[in-house]
Amino acid sequence: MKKDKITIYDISKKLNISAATVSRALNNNPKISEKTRALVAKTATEMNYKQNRLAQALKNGRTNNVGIIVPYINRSFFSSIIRGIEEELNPNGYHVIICQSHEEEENEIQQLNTLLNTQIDGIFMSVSKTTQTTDHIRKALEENTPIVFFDRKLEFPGVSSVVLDDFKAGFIATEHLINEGCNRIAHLSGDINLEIYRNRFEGYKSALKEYNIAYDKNLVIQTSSKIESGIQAVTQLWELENKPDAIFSAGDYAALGAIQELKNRKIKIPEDVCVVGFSNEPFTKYMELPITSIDQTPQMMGKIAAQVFLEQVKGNQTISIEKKVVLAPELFIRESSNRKLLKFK
Amino acid sequence: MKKDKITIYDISKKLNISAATVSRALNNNPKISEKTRALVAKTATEMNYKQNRLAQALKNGRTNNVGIIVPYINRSFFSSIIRGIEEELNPNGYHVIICQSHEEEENEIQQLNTLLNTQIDGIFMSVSKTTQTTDHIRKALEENTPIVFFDRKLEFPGVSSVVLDDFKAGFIATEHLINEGCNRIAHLSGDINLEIYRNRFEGYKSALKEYNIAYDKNLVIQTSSKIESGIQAVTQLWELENKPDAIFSAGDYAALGAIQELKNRKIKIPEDVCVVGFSNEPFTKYMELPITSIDQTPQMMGKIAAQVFLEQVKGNQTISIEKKVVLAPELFIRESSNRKLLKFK
DNA sequence: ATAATTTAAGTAATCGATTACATTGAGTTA
DNA sequence: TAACTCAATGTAATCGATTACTTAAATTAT
Repeated sequence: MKKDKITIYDISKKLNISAATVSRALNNNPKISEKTRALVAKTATEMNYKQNRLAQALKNGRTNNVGIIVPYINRSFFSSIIRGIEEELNPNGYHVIICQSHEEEENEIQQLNTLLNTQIDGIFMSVSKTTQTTDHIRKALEENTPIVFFDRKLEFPGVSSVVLDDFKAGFIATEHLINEGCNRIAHLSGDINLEIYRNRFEGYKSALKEYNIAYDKNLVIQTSSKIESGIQAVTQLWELENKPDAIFSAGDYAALGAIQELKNRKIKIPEDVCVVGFSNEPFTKYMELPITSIDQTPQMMGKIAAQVFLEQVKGNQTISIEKKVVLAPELFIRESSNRKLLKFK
Repeated sequence: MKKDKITIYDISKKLNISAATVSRALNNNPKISEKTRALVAKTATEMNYKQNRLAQALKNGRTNNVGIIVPYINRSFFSSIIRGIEEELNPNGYHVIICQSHEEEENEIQQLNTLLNTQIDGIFMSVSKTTQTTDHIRKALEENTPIVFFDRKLEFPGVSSVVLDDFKAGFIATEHLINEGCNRIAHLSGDINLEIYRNRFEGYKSALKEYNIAYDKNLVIQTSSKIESGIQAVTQLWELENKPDAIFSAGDYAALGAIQELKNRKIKIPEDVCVVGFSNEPFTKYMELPITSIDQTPQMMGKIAAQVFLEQVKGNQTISIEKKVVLAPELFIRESSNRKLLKFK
């Protein structure tokens, strides 16, 4: 059995005052005399009183818990975002409940419903790759539960989001390759149904155009974020007459697979082919041949998402603030695409 | 404003019965007639009734939330454990609240207190490296909050734990190096205040003894789980008269640093020196020179920790069951220590 | 000195679900 | 038919904190 917890009634009995007074004193209500407030505060500490957050939550309808839905928590990108959210919300008294969708729409719907039922004060989410419908999200919004999207967003009036400027990321990655002297740049795209991958692709095309390089659709291959997928892409690309001299992958794992296959074929990196990945996964910089990659500043993304949420709940509830934050990508140039470095060796 | 939520009173009003009856019907209380039960169930669905878990939790003292305290969530090892716990608990209606200690005792204490105050039903934790005192844990136990330790445990009567057999891990890692023909095996130890690192170290010594290799304390260097630490260790080791021909690191990051420094010194791996790491971090297998490592089956660890917890809360609360689970480590042999492989090349 | 106002605190309802105890009425037994 | 069961449901207290509304006492104003 749980040890008997101290309640405001215990304090009120001990001091011969009403529970209401105790409650008010603890909440620094100005109607309470300084003397009583101090006495209650002292007694509360002495008796080791701890406010029952359940009762409080039941009364005022706020739990100080928020939910986060991510595809997977053990991906560096997502766990860093979670860490960012947590570090911003914890000092504000919020706790974070984490759920995984495993990239399955069905799980996402179920997790969202459970969260709503658990009475969270808000939801942070990155939409699953397979999500086609939006009824579950509409339902959350109808219940007036604030949602903040990060990385993978959906468009709803009044709903805030924090995303990366994927277009720009695609642009600077491609531009960097062009600057390295490449002009047959292949693109390993992600699932084109997702906005983020579409934007990276568009950024790529835009850079080509800007530098007057003809766009060749044979150089674009849709991949999943898996190593095998990168291996297969290279296999396919190297069947072309006119082979690529660079690869810009929309994901680090596919980039890694591509590099493995290129090495397999004794193709030199970066001399023959330059490679750029996406996400700046920890492994990219640990490789013997460190991989150039786009950093999405995930921890910052989480931090900002949390700030947007706090702004929203602290402000006037009847006004809905929609805030679209777009973070700038950062290109980490490493050996897999750095030909200049070679000259110094 | 939140949309008005449907309560059992709304249902009771609609059906002209008491709220008690509605509650009982929804809970499948046998005292309720089948007819009423069915009617209530039907009406509840129609009205889109959702049980208020806060009210329920306040009444019966259980929230169906558990807390997890880990040093960092964005470490593959810990996030995989969390995933394991989650996947086991979610189907049982539990939700998981995650906190990070950042390896600071002070944070650990604070997080634990906040969790207790949040009325969680149990706590899963891996003790921070810097934790010296145990008052906070004793306090949780006094409040009868079940605790399950994983990986890094503390000894308390009645408290369960799920850990790796680190002694065995140290033993098989070292034995493997001996089998590869090494006999001056260095050990990059972790913080020796932590049981896990002591055990890995003991396993190492035990293997040396078993194979009649003299233990040389100059070959043991205490490192932190950082790359730089591994670089520094190699620098120090290579100042020795009699240099090592193998390195068993108690962490993958130190192993990675060691490998970087060895390559820097043009020392061949595994020909001249074999390297084994610990944790099987994702990057170990993606390297150009994949690193041999000990897998701690973290997801399994989380799964089992969750099972232990469920057993405990489902059983008779007045009996405390203490369960010590020790998982077997698995050695993934890769190129960094596989000399046999060379012959086939 | 008395009325008006302010201050400090108390009373009781409320949040939503659960449950010990009470009640009703149909059916059973002697 | 009176006494008794028992199934089905109702009443009201409870979990702990908050707060609208009241009240008592102290202070100020007239």
